[in-house]
Amino acid sequence: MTSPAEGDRATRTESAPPLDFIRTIITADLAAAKHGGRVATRFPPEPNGYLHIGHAKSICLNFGVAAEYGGTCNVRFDDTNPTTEDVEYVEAIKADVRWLGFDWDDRLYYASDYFERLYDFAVRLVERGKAYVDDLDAQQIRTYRGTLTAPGRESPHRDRSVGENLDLFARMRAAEFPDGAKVLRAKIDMASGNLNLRDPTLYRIRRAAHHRTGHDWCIYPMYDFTHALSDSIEGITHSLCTLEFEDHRPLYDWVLDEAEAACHPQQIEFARLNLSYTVLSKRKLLALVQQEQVRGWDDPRMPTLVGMRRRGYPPEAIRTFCDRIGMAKRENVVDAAALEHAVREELNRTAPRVLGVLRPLKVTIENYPEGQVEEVDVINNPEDPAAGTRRVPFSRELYLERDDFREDPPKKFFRLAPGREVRLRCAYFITCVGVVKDEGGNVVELRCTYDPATRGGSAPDGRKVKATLHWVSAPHAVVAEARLYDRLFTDEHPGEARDALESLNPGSLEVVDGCRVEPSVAGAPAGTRYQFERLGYFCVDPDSGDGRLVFNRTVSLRDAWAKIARSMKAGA
RNA sequence: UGGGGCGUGGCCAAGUGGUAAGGCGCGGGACUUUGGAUCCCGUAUUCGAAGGUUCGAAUCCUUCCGCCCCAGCCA
Repeated sequence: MTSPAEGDRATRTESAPPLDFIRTIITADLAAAKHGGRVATRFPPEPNGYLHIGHAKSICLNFGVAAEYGGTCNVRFDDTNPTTEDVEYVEAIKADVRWLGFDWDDRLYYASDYFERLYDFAVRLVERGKAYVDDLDAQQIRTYRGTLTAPGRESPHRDRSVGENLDLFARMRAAEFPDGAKVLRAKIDMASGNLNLRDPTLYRIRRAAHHRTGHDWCIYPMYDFTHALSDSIEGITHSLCTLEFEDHRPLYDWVLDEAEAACHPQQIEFARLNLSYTVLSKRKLLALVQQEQVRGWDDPRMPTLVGMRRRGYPPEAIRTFCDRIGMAKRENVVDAAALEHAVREELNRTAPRVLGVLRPLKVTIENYPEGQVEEVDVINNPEDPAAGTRRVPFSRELYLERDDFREDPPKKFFRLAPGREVRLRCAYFITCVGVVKDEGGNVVELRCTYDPATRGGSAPDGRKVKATLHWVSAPHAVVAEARLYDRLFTDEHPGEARDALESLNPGSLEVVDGCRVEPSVAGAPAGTRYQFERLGYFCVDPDSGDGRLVFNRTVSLRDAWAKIARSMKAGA
């Protein structure tokens, strides 16, 4: 016999990837008509920092699941700690989720909107004898809690009467006690092997301005209490969170049961994302910013979504990446190359090609008429014939990439060298006939000849060249600055190090001035993405403007020659 | 002799008793007006280890080993 779930799954096997363990559970729940056949998820960030690629995994999961099962996904700010949170972050988070490509419609919520209802739930717990007001201070509570291996001790205030607790809790709310003087605690089990169940704190007194409720409250609910009930209030069916909350699940369930909540969502935990050569802890990212190791949260080297956006990563690529890394409970460190692959894949499809030279080497075409300018047709995107061609000026004076010339070419170096003929992309074949050097012996200019019969880049006589180079007409070139990025850390697992900042890569940013780019890029707005042919993908940085052009290198192209050169060096 | 999780190739990850998907990476080749892209081919006799059950085990049982998380009035 085949259950509906199995049947449904069988129909997907050909096209769809296998279900991960979360989707397997949800599929089964749906088949069993659990939660009334509904699927409702939520993305619940605390507005105390910027979103990073790890959050993207969660966003893609929650919104993805909702979309796949015809359900809904809320965005809910878990804003119960006024001292760390700020509107700056809520706005940034909303912008990031939108940028990633997800839409919460009108399903935007704040835990702080539930403060009154949460308070009522707390009162209910007190009335049922399941919560009490404790006078112990933080230090004492820690002592009473016991240790990982030793049971805790009950607070001397644990057996106050319901009436006294009700009175005390009301007076906590009424600001009759100083900060820290009292807390509301759940009455569970001080001997539990799970420390989360040793009478966890539910409410603390904190006189602080909340970014949304101002000074309306001086008591604030804790995460475990708030999160479970917020999920319930919103009718969430599957509450997806990371592994470190596994130990909290019994408390999550306890709160919903004891508060007699009408809706009891199912918490499911998955492994958080780790990326090689990068750090994804809010604390460490904050340290990078504060110590000015980077230019800010949106520094293109940061794994934050604002950083990746500025770097030029397309949101589609991040979504593809999140889909591809899978979803499991196993501790993992995903290779940063997998992210870069997704970025290249997307950009290869979509980024218009452009000719630009990072480190210009002047070239004079001796047999090209002085003062003559012609426009050659250059392909905009070979992956997309519909993108057509554009006209790019060609003249007697050009710039080529310094790396594309070697006076003494090693074997397997196919590019320009004295006496050698190469193709200029979509233009002409040229042959190097002379090398001009300065007093120091440095090559400062190349003298070349061109073959007028090769216009467009192919020879009527059928002769071949082994290299095609990118070029820019010197008098027409636009000057630009390029910022080349490398991994921020040299350690593959900086997140595990005692001091991650110890392995910061000193070469993570290289600024190249005086780049020359074809004139069509002039005036491109910030965020515009291009492929500089043979070099990589570049994105106009917001520092551009007023005649200044700054490009971020999003990611380089794969470079077979670099690989050969490296292995030759290693072999030698 | 605290509690909760997790161990499949270099990195992710399917698989849940019928003889190891896929992706990234890596190596090789074809093609090429980007040494890009694309396309082929190769990349685990074995699933943390050892026993056991079975015609048959990554999947079931037993024992052992390793790794991660938890002692905020943070989330």
